[in-house]
Amino acid sequence: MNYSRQESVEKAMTVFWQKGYAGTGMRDIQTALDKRPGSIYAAFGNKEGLYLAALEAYTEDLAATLKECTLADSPLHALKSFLHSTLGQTDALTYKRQCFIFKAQADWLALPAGIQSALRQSLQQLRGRFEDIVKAAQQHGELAEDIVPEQAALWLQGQFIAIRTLSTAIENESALEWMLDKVFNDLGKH
Amino acid sequence: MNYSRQESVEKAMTVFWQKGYAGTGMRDIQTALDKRPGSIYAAFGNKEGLYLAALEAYTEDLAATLKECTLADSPLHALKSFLHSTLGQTDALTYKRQCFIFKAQADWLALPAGIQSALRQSLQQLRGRFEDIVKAAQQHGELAEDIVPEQAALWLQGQFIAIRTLSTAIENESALEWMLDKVFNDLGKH
DNA sequence: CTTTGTATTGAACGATCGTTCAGTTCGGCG
DNA sequence: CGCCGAACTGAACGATCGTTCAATACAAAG
Repeated sequence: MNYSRQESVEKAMTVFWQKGYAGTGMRDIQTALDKRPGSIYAAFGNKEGLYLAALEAYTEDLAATLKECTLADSPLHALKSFLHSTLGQTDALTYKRQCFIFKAQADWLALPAGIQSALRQSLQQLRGRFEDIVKAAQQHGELAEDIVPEQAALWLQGQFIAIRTLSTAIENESALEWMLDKVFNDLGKH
Repeated sequence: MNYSRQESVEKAMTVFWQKGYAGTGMRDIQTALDKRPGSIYAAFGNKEGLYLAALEAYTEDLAATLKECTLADSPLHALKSFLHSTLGQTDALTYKRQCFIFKAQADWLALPAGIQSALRQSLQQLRGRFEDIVKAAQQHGELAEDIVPEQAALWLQGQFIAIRTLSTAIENESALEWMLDKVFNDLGKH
């Protein structure tokens, strides 16, 4: 039951991730979950409820991954290799290159109000995790102390968007590697 | 006729820009253009045709703006102030902060094949205009000669995505200004 | 005024949308 | 076994989707 719920949420997340909120039909989801409408509505209320569950799961996952970076010996190196790993998704998994949340934000005005505020909340939460990584890097001497963690976190979030978005449209992998290096070079500069 | 066509394309672009391809219904467009379905389908064939017309218009507009930057006394300064101006859109115009093309790319897998290839083409074309700006900046001595224009253009395109996307989710304007400054500081660094 | 070709209208089509609900299945407890 | 509550089924609902087309309006030419 509860396990099955988590499994359902993950499958739904996959579909929403690929086709967006508006682009995803409940019948796509019924197929993906191999469940009939009644079951899904009994468990999640409606399409919005299911999407919110998927968004929460995604945010938790990503936040946990970023938290791991904070605890690593080299926080910045861990962050870099995580970002690098997202670019490696190929073929049927290329949809994972782009961030689920920013993908959603593209349809901003067409989304239910409940989803809009949930998206803002997720973004804020994840920015907090970036901030933790910056602070951890400073404590490990990887980053100068005069870097403002709040600014650096926002900037890092932006670089994630940039690289992950570009990676869906650019086939030149070495150019992306170069950008990745540049990000972690530029981070400590003024 | 032809003027009215251009006007129609612009209005359609506004709607697509706000609500995305899947999120926009033909009835939204009929309302925005104050035209009945028959007229629209006679002029553009179908929803995809209308979207392609809007995409083309957007690309042409943006390419022209970037071309102006190339011709300016200070290409980089011109580019910076253009990017700055896009962030200034408020209230009902906030949808303009995000790039029309990358907004579309979010729904990538849900889009008709014709739109997918048109999007790739637009991105490539605009990257070419960024490259022109970099080269012009080098000729004006604003940028070191050892910067590889192709790499710098891709990187600039990424920074545009980052800042414009963040600006739709961040209310802190001074933080965005700071990021904008950082972009043009980092551009020439290695 | 009539004719001709083009632009526009708006009702209507089948398909698909999100959602509902009466009926069925199923696991666990007495 | 008999019973209960929870989970699931699948047909069906009204609304909306993209699209079509016969009918109408209109501008220019004869």
